[in-house]
Amino acid sequence: MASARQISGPCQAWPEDSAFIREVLDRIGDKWTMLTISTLSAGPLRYSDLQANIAGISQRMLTQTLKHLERDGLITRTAYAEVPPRVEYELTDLGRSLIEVVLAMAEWAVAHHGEIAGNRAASELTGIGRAKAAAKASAG
Amino acid sequence: MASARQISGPCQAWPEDSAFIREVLDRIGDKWTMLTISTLSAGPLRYSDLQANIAGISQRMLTQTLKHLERDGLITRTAYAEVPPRVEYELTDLGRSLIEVVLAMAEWAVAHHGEIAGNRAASELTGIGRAKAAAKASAG
DNA sequence: CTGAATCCCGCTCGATACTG
DNA sequence: CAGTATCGAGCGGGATTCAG
Repeated sequence: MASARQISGPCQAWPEDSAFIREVLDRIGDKWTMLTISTLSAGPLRYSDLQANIAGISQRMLTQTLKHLERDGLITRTAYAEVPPRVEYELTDLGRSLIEVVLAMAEWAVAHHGEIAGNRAASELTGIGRAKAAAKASAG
Repeated sequence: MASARQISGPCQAWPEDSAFIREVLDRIGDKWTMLTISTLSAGPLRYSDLQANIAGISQRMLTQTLKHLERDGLITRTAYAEVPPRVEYELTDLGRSLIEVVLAMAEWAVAHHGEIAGNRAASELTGIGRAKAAAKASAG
C-alpha cells in the first residue's frame, strides 16, 4: 500500500491515474459511504444500529449506500429469518482495505482542520472570499 | 501521519472523528478538488494549463475549486501583471500534505478497481442490484 | 425491525455569453 | 489569457408513507 510512487520533488503528473481517482471518488466520495464504512470498521452492525450511529442519515440514504457497498463487494449483508427481523452488515476484506484510506483521510483532517479553519477565517478578512464571504458577512 | 490509531483488530468506532470525516469529505470529496490537487502535485501551473490537464472541467468549476483551495490555504495564487495576463497556482505545504491522502486513494483505486468491477458485474447477475440493474438490463 | 416507494426541494454543475 | 455573471437541467437527498 505504501509508496508505490514518490511524492516529493518535481515528478510528472499521472494523468493515467486521474480516471482511477475519479472512479474511487465517484464511489466513496458521496455523502455517506465513508461514514458507513468507518462505522462498520468496529464490527458487524444491524441496520438500526447503523442508522443510530451515523447520525443524520435517512433510511433512504442508508439503504442506498448499503446497497451500493454490497454491490461493489465492500460489505456483506446477512438477513436472519427471525421475528423481529434482523439484518447485519459487515465489511469484507476489500471493505476493510478501504479503512486505511478512510483512516488516512481522517487523520489528515484531524491534523489539519484547525489550520484550514484558520486559513479560511484569515482569507475572509483579507478579501479572498469576496463574493460569498461579503454576502454572508453582511447578512449575518 | 501514520498510525495514530491501530486499524487492525476489533477496535471501537470513533464517533468523535465522524465530524472530521464529514468535514474533509465536504472539502475534498467534491468532483474536482482531488484532481486539481493531484494535477498541481507536479508543480505550479497556470489557469489554462490546469483546465487543459484536468480534462472535462469547466471554467466555472475550475475557478470555484481554485478559490476554495486558496481560501483554505491549500494552494497559492500568483498573478503577474503582464500582457498577456499570467496566473500561476501552486500547492502550499498544507496542500502537499494532502497529496499523500490523494495518493493513498489513488493506489487503493488502482489496486482494487478491477476487483470492484468484478463484484459489481457478479452482483448484477445474482440479482443484488435488482431494481436499477433490472431496469437497465431490460432497457438496454 | 427492515426496508421500498413516492414526492419534492435545493443545490450542484455544465453551457453560454460577457469583461478586463 | 483569466476570469465573472446568468440561466437551466439533473440529481442528490430529506421527509413521509407503505409493506413484509
